[in-house]
Amino acid sequence: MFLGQYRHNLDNKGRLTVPARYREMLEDGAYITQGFDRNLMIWQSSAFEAISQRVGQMSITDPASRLLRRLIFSSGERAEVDRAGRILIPQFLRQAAYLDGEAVVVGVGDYFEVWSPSLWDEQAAQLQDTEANAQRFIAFDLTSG
Amino acid sequence: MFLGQYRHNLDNKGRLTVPARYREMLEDGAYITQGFDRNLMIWQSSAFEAISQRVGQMSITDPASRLLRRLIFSSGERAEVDRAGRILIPQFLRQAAYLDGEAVVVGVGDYFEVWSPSLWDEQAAQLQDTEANAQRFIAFDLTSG
DNA sequence: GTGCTTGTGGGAGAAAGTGGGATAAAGTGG
DNA sequence: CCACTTTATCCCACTTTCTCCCACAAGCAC
Repeated sequence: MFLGQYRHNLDNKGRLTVPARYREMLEDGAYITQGFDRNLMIWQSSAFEAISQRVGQMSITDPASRLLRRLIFSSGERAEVDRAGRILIPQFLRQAAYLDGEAVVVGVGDYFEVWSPSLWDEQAAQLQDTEANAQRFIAFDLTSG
Repeated sequence: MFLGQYRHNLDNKGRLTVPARYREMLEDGAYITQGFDRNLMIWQSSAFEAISQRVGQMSITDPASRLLRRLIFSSGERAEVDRAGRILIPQFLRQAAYLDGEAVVVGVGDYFEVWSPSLWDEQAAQLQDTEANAQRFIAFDLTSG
């Protein structure tokens, strides 16, 4: 499970150091996709392949499923962790998430996210807003049982 | 699996460089067809043969399926990857997808698409619409579990 | 301090993308 | 059937980008 947050540099070749605690889970390689909030999502192979299989089974004659295909696959890239524990993030994905120089790495369970520091700060501010959160989460039925 | 996006030149002979990561999958040759969105679709031989078989089984008495047949087969071309990793795109297909000078190559899983840059930009803008994406995902219930 | 892990940077060689010339094949008209 | 034009194929060469590898600094444990 991916937990915690880290602030790492992105060097000028576009490489991001994966937190040491995450590396074991990426031994079989990883997939990078664009996230929904101007960020990136990084998946272990098995998790991404499960999603891609479901999308791949959709009919190509349906316009909506063609869009979904493009959303998932065109923003996706396979990546391997190099000997120094880094993954290379392609330029088009760096652009999509406004990454330059440094990045915030955030564990969110099944996958982890990569944010530009300024966009993450906005996000973090939202998370600190106790009042608003109380309202947002009210609908979720969250028990430990 | 075809992933990611690339911007490549189309030289004045109509040749398109296939992204290096895709080449291995096209070793047995490829099929090019006109897409459904003013683009081109490029298939691995085995995938196209599966599609063509399914289209071939459709009733010839149904007008819509006759149209689909014509679209798939009349626009279909077989292509081989040359030693420099390129495929030749016939002129009528270049026209059909408004290709001239440069092209955007987009991986969508089982096949990849070729777009004119301006039409792809429109498409990409749609894909960046966070609100709409949330709706699309809800409709398909695409959780990783 | 010493030894290890983690995060970071850069250089050399290999591969990718691009362009063009020469030869072969296909289509057109007399 | 032959000449001619056009299109396609093959091959080589160049430039840029990427990938692999090594090296170093900082932090932590012992």
